[in-house]
Amino acid sequence: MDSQRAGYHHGNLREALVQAGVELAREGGPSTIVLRETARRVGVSPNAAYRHFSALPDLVDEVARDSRRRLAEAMDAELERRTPAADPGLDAVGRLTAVGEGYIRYALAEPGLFATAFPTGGKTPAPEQSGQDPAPDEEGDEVRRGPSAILQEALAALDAAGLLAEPAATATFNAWAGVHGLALLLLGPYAELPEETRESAITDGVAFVVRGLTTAQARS
Amino acid sequence: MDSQRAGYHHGNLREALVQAGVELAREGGPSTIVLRETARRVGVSPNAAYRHFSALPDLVDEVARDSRRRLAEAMDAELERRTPAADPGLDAVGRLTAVGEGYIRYALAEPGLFATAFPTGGKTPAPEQSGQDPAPDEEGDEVRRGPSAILQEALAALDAAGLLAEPAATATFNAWAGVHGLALLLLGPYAELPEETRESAITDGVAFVVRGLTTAQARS
DNA sequence: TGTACATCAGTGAACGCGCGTTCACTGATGTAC
DNA sequence: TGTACATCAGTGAACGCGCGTTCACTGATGTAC
Repeated sequence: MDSQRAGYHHGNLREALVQAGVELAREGGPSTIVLRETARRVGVSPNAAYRHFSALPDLVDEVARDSRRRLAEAMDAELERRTPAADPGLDAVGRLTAVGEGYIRYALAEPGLFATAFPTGGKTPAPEQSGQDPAPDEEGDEVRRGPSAILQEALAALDAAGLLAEPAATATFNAWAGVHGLALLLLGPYAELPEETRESAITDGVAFVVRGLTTAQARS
Repeated sequence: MDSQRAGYHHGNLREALVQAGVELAREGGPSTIVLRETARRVGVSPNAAYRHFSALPDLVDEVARDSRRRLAEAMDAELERRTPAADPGLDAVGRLTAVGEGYIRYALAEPGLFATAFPTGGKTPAPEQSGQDPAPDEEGDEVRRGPSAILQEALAALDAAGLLAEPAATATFNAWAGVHGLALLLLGPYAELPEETRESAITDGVAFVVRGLTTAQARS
C-alpha cells in the first residue's frame, strides 16, 4: 500500500523492518527473528534499526502483534467465506465453527507466525477483554479487534440465541484452549497425519469444542 | 541412584550430560540447551560430549525424551493421589480427570521441560499408539509408557464402563488437545491469572473436556 | 602374577560464525530569518 | 527567494560474546599371553 511513500531517507523503514521480521518469523518462528538479518534484508545497516526500536525484543513484539493481526484476518476471512443459516441458533453455531476452523487453518498455514503470535511466559500475549476478569487487554495505541475478540463476538451471538451453556469468560477460555490445543497437536505430535485424516481431525475437533459450549437444544 | 557408579573415566557421562541438559531446559526451554554450557556444568570439556552424542540435536532429543518421562510420572502420581470411587463409571471419570489435571499441573510447574517435551514440526514428538491410525509410535529401544499411553488407558477405562462417547482415536486426540491447550493458555495469554482463578480454570477446563468425552448418562 | 599393547573416554587449543550493541560519523531534510 | 543552521535517519567500523564442531593429543582402563 503506502510502502513507497516518500517519508525520510528510506521511506518508512520501521514498517519495512517489521515486515522483514515477519518474513523471518514465517521461516522459523520467533527465535529466527534476528536484528542483523532483518536489516540485511531491508538493505540497511544493522544499527539503523536502533532509530526505530530500542532493541531486538521491541522488534519481536511488533512482529508478534502483526502475526496476531494476520490471525484475526484469517478468522474473519473464514467467517465471510461461510454461507449464513436462516435459523439464528444454527447460524451462531456455524459462525463459531468458522472462527475455530479459521484459527486452526491459519496455524497450519503459517506455523512460524502462529508460534510468534502468542509467546509463552505472559509477557507480550494478549487476550483482549470485553469486561470480565480472565486476562489482560490487547496492547496499547490502536485498539484492534484481535483473535480473542473475534471469538468473543461469536460466543456472544451464540449467547444471544440462548444456546451458550457456560458463562462468557469460561466459554472464551475453554473454546480458545480447545482450538489452540488442536492446532498445536496438528503441528507437533500429529504433524504426519495424511491430508484427509487431518481434515477430519480439524472438523471433528472443532465440532467437539462447539458441542461442549452449546446447550443440548442446540444439538437437536 | 546409580550416578556414582564407577563406569569409565567420568562414570556415566552420558547420563550426566542429559541431566545437565534437563537443567538447562528447565530454565528456558529447548533452545536453552546448548552443548558447551551442558559440558561446563558437568565439569567436562565441550568435545567430550561428542563421545556420547553425534551432535547437539541428539542431546536435545534425549532431554525431550526425559521431559516426556517426567510428564508421564507426574500424571501417574496424580492418579495415585486420587481416592478411587466405588462406581466404576464414576471412577473412570475421576481417573480421566486426574490424568488431565496432572498433565496441566506438570506444564505449569515445569514450563521449560514441558516446552521441550513436544517439539513442533513432527520430528521428535511421540504419541504412542494402541493400534489405530492417528500418529507415530513412541521412539525406539525401551518401550516406555508415555503421556499419551496413560491418557489412552484412562479412556479405555471409561470405555469399559460404557461411558465413552467417541471412538478411542478421536477421543484421545480431542482430550489431548483440550488439556494441551489449557496448559499453554495458562502459560501464555492467561499467565497473569491470580492463583485461585487459575485453579478454577484448571478444574473447570478439565471438567469441560471430560464432559465432552462422556455420554449423557455419565453426567446423571 | 607380570608385562605389552590395544582400546577408548576425555583434553586443550583452535576454527569460523553470526549475533546484539555501541561509537563517532555523514549527509539529507526541514526550518528560521 | 536564498542562505545558515539544527535535526535526525542512516553509515561504517569495531567490540566482545558464546556458540558448534574439528584436530591432534593424552592418559587411564581392560585384555592377551
